[in-house]
Amino acid sequence: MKEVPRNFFMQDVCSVAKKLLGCAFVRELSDGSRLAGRIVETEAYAHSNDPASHSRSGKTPRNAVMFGPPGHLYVYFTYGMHYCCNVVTGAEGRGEAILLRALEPLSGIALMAVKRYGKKDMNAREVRDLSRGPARLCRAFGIGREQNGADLCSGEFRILQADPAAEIQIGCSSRIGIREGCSHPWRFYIQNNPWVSGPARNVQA
DNA sequence: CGTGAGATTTCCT
DNA sequence: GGAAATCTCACGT
Repeated sequence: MKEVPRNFFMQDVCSVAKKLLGCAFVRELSDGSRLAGRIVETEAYAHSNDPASHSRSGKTPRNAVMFGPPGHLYVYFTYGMHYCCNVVTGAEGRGEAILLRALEPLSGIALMAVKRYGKKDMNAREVRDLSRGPARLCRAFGIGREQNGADLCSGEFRILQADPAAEIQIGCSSRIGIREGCSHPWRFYIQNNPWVSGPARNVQA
């Protein structure tokens, strides 16, 4: 698999959210170990006219990375406990990003288990929940405040292009966990993939 | 596997 | 002050 180029992130935020499905999200730790997961669920957050987006009221210290150049990680802390990880898209200054909601573990699974549960061995439920959900995948990948602003085209984090031969069926629904902006069907997921969080609601391409 | 309470930062009204 | 792009734990099935 090949890395996606910088201009991949310059496209419309919903287009990128769909194209990210099937791509691999990779972190190479400084000690040489490698964590990888297949992206199976995303949500798009637009720059304007989107009351659910963190960028809705302009730039703040927390969301500054969203307004920066595309292809970087926007990591935020929420509910007093959890981190969530986004990919910045669109031209600098727009404030668009895609929330990574779920990954299918590919490699470094034992290391993810240690980061998330503090142990190597998992029961069936722990395996299922390893990276199914935005805050869970952050824990499995060791993503926190320090990773906010990390570049996806250099350094520890990379996104590898999806295998074009692997045909996937994309479903979409309204976004999860928000009260406003529910009318936008901007949650995208790979249909019938067991690693997708939550129910498959309004199924359509 | 479903349900429901609790944890507790950041930002806006 | 109050809600938020959520999860864990406890307990019932």
